Amino acid sequence: MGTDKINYFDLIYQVVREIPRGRVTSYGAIAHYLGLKSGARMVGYAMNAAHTMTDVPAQRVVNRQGLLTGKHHFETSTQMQELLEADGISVENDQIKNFETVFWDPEKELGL
DNA sequence: CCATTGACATAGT
DNA sequence: TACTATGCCAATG
Repeated sequence: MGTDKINYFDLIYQVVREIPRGRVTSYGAIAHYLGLKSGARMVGYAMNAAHTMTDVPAQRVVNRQGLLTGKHHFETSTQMQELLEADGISVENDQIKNFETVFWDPEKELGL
């Protein structure tokens, strides 16, 4: 199969698509779930390429602090926050409120 | 082909 | 507590 181009990116996209509405996850959580020893850098980089993907809610993926570090990569600087608020997530000063409450752990929700 | 950068995370100082 | 250094893979120039 010459199409074994499945990189970490596709795996990351599939996990991000599974994030339920009103929840968020972190780069490290996805990386750890996929077993990416590469750290969380791959996840963040995959999100950068996810711009062409409409099925990848990258706004639901934030850093370990629950901070919208990637808001700058959206159409507008507020697009990310607007999308999160539309999902029912409260955001203030680029920081997700009750981050631990809305946090979605793939290992726990999808089952390890 | 080599060097630099990037939406992170952890450990060490 | 804050800052620095390192790891990791892929994309870009």
